[in-house]
Amino acid sequence: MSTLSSTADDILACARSLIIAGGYNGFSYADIAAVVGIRKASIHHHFPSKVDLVRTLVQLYREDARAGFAELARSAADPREQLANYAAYWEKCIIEASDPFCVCALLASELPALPPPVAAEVRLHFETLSAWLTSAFERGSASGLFRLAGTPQAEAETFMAIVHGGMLSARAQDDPRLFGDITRSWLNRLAS
Amino acid sequence: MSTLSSTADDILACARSLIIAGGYNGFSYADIAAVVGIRKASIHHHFPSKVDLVRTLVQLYREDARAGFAELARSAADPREQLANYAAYWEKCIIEASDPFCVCALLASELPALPPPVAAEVRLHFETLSAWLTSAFERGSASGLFRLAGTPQAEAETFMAIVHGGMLSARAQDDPRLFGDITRSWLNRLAS
DNA sequence: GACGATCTACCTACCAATAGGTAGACAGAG
DNA sequence: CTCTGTCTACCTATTGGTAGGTAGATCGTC
Repeated sequence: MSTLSSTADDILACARSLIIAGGYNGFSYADIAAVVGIRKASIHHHFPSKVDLVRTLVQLYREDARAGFAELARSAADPREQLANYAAYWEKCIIEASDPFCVCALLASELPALPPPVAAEVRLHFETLSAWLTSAFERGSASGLFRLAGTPQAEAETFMAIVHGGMLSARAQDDPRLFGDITRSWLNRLAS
Repeated sequence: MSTLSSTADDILACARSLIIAGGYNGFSYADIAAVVGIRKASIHHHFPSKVDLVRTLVQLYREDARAGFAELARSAADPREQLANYAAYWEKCIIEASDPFCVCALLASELPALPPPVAAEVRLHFETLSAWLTSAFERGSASGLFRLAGTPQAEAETFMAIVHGGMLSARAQDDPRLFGDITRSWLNRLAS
């Protein structure tokens, strides 16, 4: 049970999809108002400023991501399978177009222009993601499952780049399948 | 020699660095006017609308890119070295912070919110890049230089994802070295 | 159970600043 | 004289944000 009213949830969900489409400066309170069916001013009741709104949005996103990592860890004993499940999760989001881009990846691309409170939150997501991926590669390496080309750290960074670059390619080339093709082919190479 | 006046060049250069920082909606004519030292209205003399400005910008970027690919093809006989030079070019741009992100990669991330004429131009860049990379992998594979995991097409897509994802990671983690680490480690795996 | 007090979520009606864009004057160069 | 590049001055729409008000739910207190 969330502590947020359903309207606040609606606003967040709407803002999220608008950010995924066009970034921080790609939407306005008026856009949200039109979709949610509320007046512009009412949004300020829930989120005093745009920075508040987006900071909250990213904080919740990070919470969900952390919960997702815990879920993935439970989803399989094999870290390779965990990574495959992670990629499969995004593949599904992209193919169904339900959530075709990582909010933080999109915001990160415009980091220099982001209000500092939002920028800080976005950077934290990358830390969390990098740490989780690194731990997965460490476990895979220690158990002899992976044939790593470098340190677990380096492999994690490579995989992260593949994932975010794959999202971009799928979008730019208007081919949702591309993401899965790219991530799967890379993960297949890991098998030792 | 360009057919554009030096002021037009200044405007384009300024717009470019502003786009690299914050995307299409991350800058205004007023921002450019302040930097170039000209009045807002004067920009409209050179570029009637913002769409004109950015479309022209991306067109010139694509020309430069195509010239760059030709240059890379001349830079080495070995396609692996050509790819390494391509990555090294971006590594330099990122470390020197002279041009720390690909304009088209940034614009592609906000593709759904881009004015259609700009969006079309951005997509064309991805086609060009994908085609050039594919040809490099084809040549490398045909000459027995590479040990490819998949088709040259697929390898090209993977490399492109690595490059764009690497740019994003370098930015998000505020670590310019990251880009080179990621791309180099992947290219090293190619050696057969 | 009735009373006012407070709180929540929304509203209308504003605001100053900024967005992209236009009209027309003017100075200098060919 | 004309053409290019710039200017001042202006326009309309939109931006994020505020002020003040209101209907209705919830509260403690008697």
